[in-house]
Amino acid sequence: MSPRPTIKTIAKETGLSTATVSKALNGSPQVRPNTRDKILDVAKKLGYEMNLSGVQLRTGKTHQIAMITVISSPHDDEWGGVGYAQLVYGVSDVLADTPYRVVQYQASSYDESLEIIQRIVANRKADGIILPGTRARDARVEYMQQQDFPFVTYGMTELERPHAYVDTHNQRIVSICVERLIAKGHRRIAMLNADSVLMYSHDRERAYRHSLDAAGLPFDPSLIANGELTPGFGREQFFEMSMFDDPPTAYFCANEATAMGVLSGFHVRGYEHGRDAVVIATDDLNVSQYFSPPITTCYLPISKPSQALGEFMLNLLNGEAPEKLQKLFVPDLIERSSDELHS
Amino acid sequence: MSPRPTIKTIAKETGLSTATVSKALNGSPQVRPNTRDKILDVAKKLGYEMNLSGVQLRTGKTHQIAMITVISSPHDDEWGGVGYAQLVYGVSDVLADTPYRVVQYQASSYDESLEIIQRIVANRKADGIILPGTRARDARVEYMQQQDFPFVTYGMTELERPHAYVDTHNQRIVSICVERLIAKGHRRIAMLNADSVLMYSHDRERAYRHSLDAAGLPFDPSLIANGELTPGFGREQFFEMSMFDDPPTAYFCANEATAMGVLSGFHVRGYEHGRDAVVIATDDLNVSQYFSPPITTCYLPISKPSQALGEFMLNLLNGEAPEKLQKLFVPDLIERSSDELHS
DNA sequence: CAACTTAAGTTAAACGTTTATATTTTTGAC
DNA sequence: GTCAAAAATATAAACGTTTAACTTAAGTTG
Repeated sequence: MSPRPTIKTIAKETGLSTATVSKALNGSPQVRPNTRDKILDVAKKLGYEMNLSGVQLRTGKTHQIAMITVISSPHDDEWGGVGYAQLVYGVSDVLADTPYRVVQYQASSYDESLEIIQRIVANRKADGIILPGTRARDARVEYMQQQDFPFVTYGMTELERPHAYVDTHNQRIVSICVERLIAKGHRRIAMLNADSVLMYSHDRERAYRHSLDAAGLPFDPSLIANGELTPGFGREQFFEMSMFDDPPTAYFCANEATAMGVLSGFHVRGYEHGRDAVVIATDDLNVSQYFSPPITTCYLPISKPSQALGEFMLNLLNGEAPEKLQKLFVPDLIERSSDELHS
Repeated sequence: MSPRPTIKTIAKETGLSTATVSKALNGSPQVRPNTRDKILDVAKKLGYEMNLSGVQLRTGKTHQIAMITVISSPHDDEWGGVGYAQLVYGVSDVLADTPYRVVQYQASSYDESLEIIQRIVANRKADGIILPGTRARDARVEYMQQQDFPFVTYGMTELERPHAYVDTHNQRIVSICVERLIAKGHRRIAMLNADSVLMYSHDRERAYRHSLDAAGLPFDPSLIANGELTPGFGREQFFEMSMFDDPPTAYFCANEATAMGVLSGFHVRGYEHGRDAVVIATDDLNVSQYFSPPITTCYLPISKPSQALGEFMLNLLNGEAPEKLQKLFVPDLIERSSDELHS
């Protein structure tokens, strides 16, 4: 087998110099259309594909997009709903027709993820970073801004300087769900929320309190639980809260996995959905329709924000301004039960 | 900010040549321990980190491990159980302390995945490939073998030439589950299985027939369904099979998502688990414990095979023989219901 | 101590690209 | 047909690394 062709091979074949070949392949206007076509023909004939390390060495472009995920090890094997794993699909789908590839970087803590990002940026190990799971004042975001490194977050921040992000419209979700529950007569609404350091968790709690205020309902902090959004978390929280003197009649869960845990708790304790309490949730997978019983959810297919992340990244690399690359997705409310308590 | 240090910087700082620096950093025995230490000291002091594209250009080593995933687009947003997404975690966990990174390659079909692999191999875009979802006579595997390219599959094949693989012990799983069901008195056992082109699906069907034979039970092809292992698939198959004149009393599902779909079907049709029929499944996430009701499963945490994939890949890159790198994981049976039909 | 071996370094070339600078060719005006 | 300007192409250096081939110094041997 012949060694893989380089621009040198093409140069030899066409009788031109490597410089001209390089320019032609990059669509430089300073090569005659005539010769450009000849070069492209030969390139195609030889099955030429550019050597990325050559390019990288010369230009610094790595053609890699780093995808950061923070995984707290103890829950390795627990289902965390969609998790961030599915996020990668949409991104690499969008990047498929480009020379860019998604590279996985894994951290076991926030601090470690900051270190990883610092190394990626300092050593130019990637051309851009995609960062899910933002905090309100996220040091990682601040660092990347300061270094003028291209990045898109999944989740907003409260930092002054704008940056590219994709997020779900958390306030909207919460007001839709909580106001629906209030309208159905619920007065004690539990909120099973993500770790409180996360921006979206914070956002949702604020919206939750706002909706209660607007309805003139008191806020009871014991009805809010923060934690890793697994089925186990949902079930435990249900076990606790259902023992209150004045237990909640509705459980608003931040994801489908937690909702499943609450329903599991219902089953264990002999609760009946719609009689003793109801569950409502956010769902990225539309999997709640298969719960027993199916529950009402705010549904946003994960592929949408995921693809937006990829598109925004490409835009950034094309030089677009980060502040123009911000998008909030509004999920659809999918009613599957009345969510009204009957006796 | 000073530009990032290279071996040249270190050479200048220590008064040695770049060649010596390079050798020292790579632990070559032809550099005196004394000078090696000096070089390493300076390297650490400068925060030196090798430039991978330089290495790659010179040696051809990309330090990238390609992870191939085939995603049939229509089911983008459906929960497919653990999917292959979680697989990446274990792999990149093992690779974290090495210079290797996991790069995502996505195909929308088997044929496309073959093309992608051919391009990766032909253009040396990665040092190794991890391929989940094997077929019995997998052309992709044959191609990589023929090209002597390092790879590990998740799933066995029926090819003559041995290769590195990790898999669950499918025959064992099936015999455990099916024989248990038979012992509990079930005679009509449905099997909701993956697409029949997949090796493990094939393996499981063979084991299923074997277990029936051994018990002297007849094989009824209409009790076997193949498809994408989503909740939707599980529910539809339940709807169909439950309408048979002689419907199954047990549903053996190839993953947790499908099992959930069947349970959802139970709920819709008013079936009661343990009275009208039972469900049993394979589960990588242990999520079945939160189903309503919790069901008996064969459980293998996905992190185990996932990490083995990463370790095998490293071994392969260290020159170990593929035929030594084969592992079958045997899941644990976790009993959560009697699985006996009561009336 | 001459002759040879070994050890520890150095030099220089190479990997595949891009790009500043230099050179050649073409074009257009007269 | 000449000449200058513009356009097209060529030359050569550089990116960071490794490694074959070479040099020099230090042992070793008889």
